[in-house]
Amino acid sequence: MLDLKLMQKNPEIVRESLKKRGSKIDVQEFTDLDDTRRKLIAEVEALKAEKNAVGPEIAKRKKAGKDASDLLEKMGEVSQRTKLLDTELSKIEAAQNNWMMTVPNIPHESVPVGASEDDNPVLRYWGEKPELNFAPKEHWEIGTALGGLDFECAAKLTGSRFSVSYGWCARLERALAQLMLDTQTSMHGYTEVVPPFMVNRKSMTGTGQLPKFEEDLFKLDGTDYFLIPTAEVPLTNIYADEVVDEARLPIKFCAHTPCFRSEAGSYGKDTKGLIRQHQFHKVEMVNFAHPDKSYEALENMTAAAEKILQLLNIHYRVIALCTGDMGFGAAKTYDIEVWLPGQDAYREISSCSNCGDFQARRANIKFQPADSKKKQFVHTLNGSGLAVGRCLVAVIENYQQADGSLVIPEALKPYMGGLEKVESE
RNA sequence: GGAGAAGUGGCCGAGUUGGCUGAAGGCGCACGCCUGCUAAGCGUGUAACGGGUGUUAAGCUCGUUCGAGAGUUCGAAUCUCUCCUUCUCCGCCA
Repeated sequence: MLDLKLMQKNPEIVRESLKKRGSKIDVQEFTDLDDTRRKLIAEVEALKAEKNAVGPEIAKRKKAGKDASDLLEKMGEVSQRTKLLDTELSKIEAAQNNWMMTVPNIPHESVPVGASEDDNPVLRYWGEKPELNFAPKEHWEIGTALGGLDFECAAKLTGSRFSVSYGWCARLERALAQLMLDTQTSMHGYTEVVPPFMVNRKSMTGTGQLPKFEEDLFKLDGTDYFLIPTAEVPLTNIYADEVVDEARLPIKFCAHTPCFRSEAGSYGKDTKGLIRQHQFHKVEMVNFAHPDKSYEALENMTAAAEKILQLLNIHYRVIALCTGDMGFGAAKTYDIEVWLPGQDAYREISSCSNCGDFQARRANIKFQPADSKKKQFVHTLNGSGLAVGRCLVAVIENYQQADGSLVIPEALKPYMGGLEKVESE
């Protein structure tokens, strides 16, 4: 959520930022609602002030046994009028609040302006594409052939966009998650968390998934609980409605959780394999940072995510998302795209964002500065470190051999119980 | 799932014949004073959000907030209803 004061005093800044994002939201709607709201407040509060002033007089007269019927009658009218205006006011406030909740964050000044993903600049490459002297296969071919992946069984158990993995593949996924958690906790100072995998509406609203993107979520029937689409939601909301001491910043959490996404509107996209599933595992990183240090923190977080691919020795590139491609709550986002030889393409494997105070304002997350009484909103950041399922894809496609076998990357061997290579039986 | 109890300010805790209680008292914290000593004492202060005014300041002023929401009433922390959460006991279960 944007700052109300900014909306009121500098609507042109908001208008500009929405334009850069390619949004059609009209700031004038807000201004009109706000004017009406303020007029109503002035009127209602005048009535309430009168009520508060006359109340004690009624009490005094009653105690003294005097007649107060004239005041009672008058206050009856005031009360009625107040109720009427209060109802109207809460309608306006609801409309205004709803408007505010659907406005995306303002992009940071360093974010490249652009209309779509085609305008995202590549910032750097790491490593090189592997030179294969054979035609590389896609991960689902290899995984299925080696007995590790079964999509038909998953379709039987549940439906499309699910998978079952067995043996080496199941363990490889676990190994990847282990490597990621161990790296983020021991090398990068993250505290490991096991949060709930389902959260309530308030949490989803705090991080920005709701109210706008409900169709992307799985909701548990008969409850107000949603399956998390990312651990960003529970991790960030850990400090909802809290005030932390400045000295504790930055606070860094990571968690390995399943993620559930309805993938509404992605019909026909990545229908095969593990790339786009309704359920996948991800190691997520969340930072609560001081406003002065959040952009530095974003660089650190991105580097922490990159570290995993470096340990696995897999080629990737980092891109900056342009204004037209950034997510709802982000002020700035870096995507890490891993090289997939089977697909002959770079695919997103991590997305690291600084949300500024956007989520902190929604979720009410503040810190107490040491040298001032005024509490301030923290900045929140989130990033995948990494998406485990897609990382599994990357390992399978990058470590495939000409004979159809699969070599286990050096960094994963400690987690694989001595397994060095997967071969067909 | 069944039966009870409770939810007040940073914390503890008064307040249930409705008005003078944003809310006593204590603790904690901040500042000051005193004290020749790692303590004690004394004093003052100590919520958030919103409206108006104002230099997107301070200040002043008004309003709202006693788990959430709705109701009764001229007026509710105090009465009624619904919901949420926590705790205790019983049952069930990994």
